[in-house]
Amino acid sequence: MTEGDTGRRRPENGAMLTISQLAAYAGVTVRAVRHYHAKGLLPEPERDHSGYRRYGAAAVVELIRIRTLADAGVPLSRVRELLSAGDADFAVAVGDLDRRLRSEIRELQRHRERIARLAAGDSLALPPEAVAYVDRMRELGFPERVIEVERDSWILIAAQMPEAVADLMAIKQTQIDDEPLRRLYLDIGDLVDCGPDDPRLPALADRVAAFIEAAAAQGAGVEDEHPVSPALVELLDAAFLESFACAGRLLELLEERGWTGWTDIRRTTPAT
Amino acid sequence: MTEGDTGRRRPENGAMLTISQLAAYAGVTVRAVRHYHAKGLLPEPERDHSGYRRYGAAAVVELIRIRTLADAGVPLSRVRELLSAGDADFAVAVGDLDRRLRSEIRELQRHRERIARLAAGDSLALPPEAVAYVDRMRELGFPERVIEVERDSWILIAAQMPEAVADLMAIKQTQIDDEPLRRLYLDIGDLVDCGPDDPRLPALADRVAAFIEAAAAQGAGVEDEHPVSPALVELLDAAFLESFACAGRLLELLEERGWTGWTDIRRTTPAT
DNA sequence: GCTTGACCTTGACGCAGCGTCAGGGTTGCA
DNA sequence: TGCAACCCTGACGCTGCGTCAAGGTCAAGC
Repeated sequence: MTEGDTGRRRPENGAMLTISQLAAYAGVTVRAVRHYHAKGLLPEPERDHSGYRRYGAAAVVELIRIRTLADAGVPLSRVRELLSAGDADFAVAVGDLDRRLRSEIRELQRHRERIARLAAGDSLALPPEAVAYVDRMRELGFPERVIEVERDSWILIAAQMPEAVADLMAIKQTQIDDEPLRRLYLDIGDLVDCGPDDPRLPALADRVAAFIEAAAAQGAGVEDEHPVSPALVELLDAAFLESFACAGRLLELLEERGWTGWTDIRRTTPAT
Repeated sequence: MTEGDTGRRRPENGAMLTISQLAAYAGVTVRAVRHYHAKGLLPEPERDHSGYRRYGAAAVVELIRIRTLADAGVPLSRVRELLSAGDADFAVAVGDLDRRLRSEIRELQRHRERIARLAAGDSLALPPEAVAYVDRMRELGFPERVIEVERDSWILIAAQMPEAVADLMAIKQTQIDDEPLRRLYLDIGDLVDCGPDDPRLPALADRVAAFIEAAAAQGAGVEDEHPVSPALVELLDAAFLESFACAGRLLELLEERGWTGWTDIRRTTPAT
């Protein structure tokens, strides 16, 4: 009523935009526009006689502003506040966002490093020392199944006590490079496919018992600097038992000889 | 049946893990474990007599593998394939992932840059030249409302033809620093709050017409190197009309004087 | 006047990776 | 025997839209 009303370019009719024109001007999809309406970021405009939304030029500007923030990685929930924020609040929010982005970038860079290590490693979730160890086992001719079980065990250990892996690995390395002990390990490894009634088991149990006995005499009182939690010991024992059909029988035989457990083998009747 | 069955550590019973124990060993949440079951990443284990899931040690290893990949940013949908992939496929997939991560990182870095520019700029979505221009308008004493409209216009222009903004801005800068033209602009700016019946309008229309006339005589045949699309012209005119109550009337008066349009003003009766 | 194709409308599901109730049953310890 | 701490399934929530589905509208050509 207060405006001139004969020009052909008045926004009331001719120049009003449809939603797809609006979207095109701002470089977004129609769906996004409706989404912003639903989220309350962009006010719903008037509708024309058939219910179509009709936008003025101001809506284009608003929409571009929204997109600019969204393209900058601002979550839509924050776009709302930012659009109506004063300079000071805006600066604070921007600082916030920048911190968030920096930490996300760092996160992704960590991901890249992990990916790179996955590509290098023998298998998943295995620290490099352990990779070296299983490679050594392969050189020494251990059966593949045994190597897998060993590898899995180290995955479990690495998950529970990552800082101890390097030291424990070093011990293992010396053990496996020690001639008689290696032979014992290899013979244990040969039990891969034996059943619980395998005739080799008793003799093997004898050898293991003798060895442990000797080691106990020698290293008596030597406390491990990396105590393995009972839970992990149980888990590793379980892994051993699951993996080899004859493992249960072997432990029984060892128990007859006064030893219990496997990962952390101990005397059944503790001697002072 | 084929295994020894008197030991206390057999996995069938005692050593079987509940879901929360499994989760704890692998360092994930119970919910995540169930999610992996639902996604088919981790096989559903046997249930005990009361329907509880019971896991063996092998499940811990599998779960750790899944987490390792997931922690490296591998989408769960790809984890499935990767877990069962051979070395070659695995290497390819890892290469893929690394590329994806790199591009995501670049994306976020672009976000950071944009955020930084937002913090610096006069307002959202405004290129630096335009910021300088509106600052100059402020110095010259243009009313704040007029500056806002001008700024919004440049937001629209920058969105449609970003590469042309610098050149167009340069033209505008020289115009606004030209004494008589600046005075005209300032007087137009004073119409901010006038109604369509404002008595100053006819005189202003005369001045605008005279100026355009002179400019047309001088710059006849000078083709713009950055043609502004008709759609954008219309949009900018609409923005002008929306923003000032008397804009429609001013255009009418101009039309009486033989000119039509505003952003891209032209003769109504094209003179050869 | 009728068809056709390009728009417009609302409503609803889907996506990733779980977090987080809700509403139950189980177990183990005091 | 009671209580806390587990376990179960089912379902919604979050982010930012993409993508049907099932219809109404508009402009153009016949």
